[in-house]
Amino acid sequence: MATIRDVAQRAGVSPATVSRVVNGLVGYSDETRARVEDAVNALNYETDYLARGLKTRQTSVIGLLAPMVSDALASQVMQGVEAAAQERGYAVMLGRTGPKSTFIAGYLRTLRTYRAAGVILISAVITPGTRQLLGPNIPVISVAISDKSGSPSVAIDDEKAAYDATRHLLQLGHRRIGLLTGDPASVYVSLPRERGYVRAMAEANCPPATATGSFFYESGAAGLDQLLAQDPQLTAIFAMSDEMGAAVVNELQKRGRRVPEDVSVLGFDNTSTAVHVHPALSTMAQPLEEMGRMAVAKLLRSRDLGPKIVPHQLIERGSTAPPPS
Amino acid sequence: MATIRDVAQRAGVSPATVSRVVNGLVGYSDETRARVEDAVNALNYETDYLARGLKTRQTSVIGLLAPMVSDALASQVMQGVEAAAQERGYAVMLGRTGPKSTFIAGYLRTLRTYRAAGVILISAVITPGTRQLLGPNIPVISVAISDKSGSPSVAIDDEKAAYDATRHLLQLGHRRIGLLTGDPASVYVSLPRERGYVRAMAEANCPPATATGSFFYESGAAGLDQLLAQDPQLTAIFAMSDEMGAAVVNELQKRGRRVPEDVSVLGFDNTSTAVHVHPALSTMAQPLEEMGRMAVAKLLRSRDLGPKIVPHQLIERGSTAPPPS
DNA sequence: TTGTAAGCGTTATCAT
DNA sequence: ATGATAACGCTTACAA
Repeated sequence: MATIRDVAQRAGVSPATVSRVVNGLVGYSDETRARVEDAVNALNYETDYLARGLKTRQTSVIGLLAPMVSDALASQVMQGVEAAAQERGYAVMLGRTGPKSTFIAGYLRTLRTYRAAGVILISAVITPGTRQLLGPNIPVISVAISDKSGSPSVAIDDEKAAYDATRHLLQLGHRRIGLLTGDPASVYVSLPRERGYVRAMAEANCPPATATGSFFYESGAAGLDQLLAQDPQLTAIFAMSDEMGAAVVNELQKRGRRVPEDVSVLGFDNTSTAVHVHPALSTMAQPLEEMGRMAVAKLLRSRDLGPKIVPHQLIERGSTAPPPS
Repeated sequence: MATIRDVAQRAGVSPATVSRVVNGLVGYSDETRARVEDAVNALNYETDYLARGLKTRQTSVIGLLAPMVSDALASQVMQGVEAAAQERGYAVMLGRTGPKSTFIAGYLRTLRTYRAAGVILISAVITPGTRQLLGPNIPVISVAISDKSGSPSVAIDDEKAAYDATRHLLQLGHRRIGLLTGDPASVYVSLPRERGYVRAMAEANCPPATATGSFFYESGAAGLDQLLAQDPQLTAIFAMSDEMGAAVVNELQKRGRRVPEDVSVLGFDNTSTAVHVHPALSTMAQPLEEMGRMAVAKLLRSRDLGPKIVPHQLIERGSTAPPPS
């Protein structure tokens, strides 16, 4: 592998000049530039990122921490992050934030010693510990979680989104609407959404009915049971994830209830899972891929701090309709 | 951030000695080691990976190239890769191999200048170009694709898996079995599977019926149409991906055919999609996460070259049954 | 416009 | 068992 010195020698200039040309700085004649470029091509020279990073104390690496690597929501955000990073010439270093926060500590340390340009947290909040581990020079941003602390973030307004979703069902004519929540440990997502639902129901003078889920498909069937036990006449179910929504659709049909003729089901997120059931799930969409893209843009624009709220949007597909009369 | 010199000074030894104890080499007394460790803790010293990499010409980074970042199959392999890498102290750099192979070229170059320890290709084959871009010192391995060139890889035997899957349907009593293929451009996956299906059908003296899909959900409905046009009496459909299998299940039910009473559906891969439909898909499973783990183990064991075939396994769920009598 | 030289933080070689 | 020293390949004052 050719080094900057090899190029310099071949072009008959100093390494400093080669560096200037390669990095597009000023201070050389056109003729010199041409000679350098020729040498670069001839030798197939490529900047050594390690050496550059060591000197400049910064690399073009973005750290990306996702809750589980295989998770429909995280995958779509990752897609956006990866695309935006690639466009800007950044590489993405992937880590997962398991239930154990020790994992994330280790990853953050690695990212710091690699002098990452910044880190993106999917569905995780920026804690003082996170900030400390990263040191003062590496910016962090969280995506898809409404952290009210004022840290940099890109997310929808979860309370409002759930409120709007519930209103949609209400406007369709439903009055007996059950809510299937996500993991209650998810304080920054599940709770605000629940508040939005409760508010909309209260405004419409409808009694709320709530069951506790986990966001995962597996929790859908039991959640439906809980809900039906509270009110067997429910005409609509609002699930806080498409996975749970899909489970409810399947389970309902298994029990001989038609969707949406007998009961409507509304999901959340608009992941690919929403279209993998029949009827396809109506859902409260988050622009996940776009959120991933925005996160890298915001992260790299060092003066763009604070939270960014992106619009949610209700997508109607086949799983919602007016209630039976 | 404390450097190795700071630690050396505080412990009253030379940087070389600190390096030795930090890296667990030999050549220091117990007493020295204790002093160094104290200093390391006191100063919160952490090795600078950039500097180390520059010197040793190797970093603990594994490159991971996936076809699309959000793709159920790739996600599960990634999960395994990430976990195994983390356990061994490696970081994972993520890239995507779009339809444009220019993407992959850029990524490979980046990986080389970061002096990656190796790279893993998901669902992509190792071409001479790949090898050349990476240089002689970085090993590559491909996962989930049966490249017959003898390059390092971890995959199932696709021909045999499809043969076994078809045999399973045959043994259930089906004779009119349609095949929904993946993208025919996928020479190393779709073709061998098709051969396996054809062989099993021929052995059983059953006429084959084939439709061309794309592996994606969206191609399932049209594929079903094609198949039914060829033989309206099909009692089983074998789809080369769970996504297409799920689409077929949904579409069949939409048309008033029961699954599995009227027609059986068999998927492929055993991704999470398989359990997101009702009835849940029976499927020919690949141990995707395990394959990801094995890929990193094999990659890092530099003398472990060549292809590794892992076992496939048929998983029966609700979408397959004997044909109607 | 161009070159010289001093690091960045580590590891490896060679002494002692 | 330990230390001095020279790289690794680059960028960046500072000179010229």
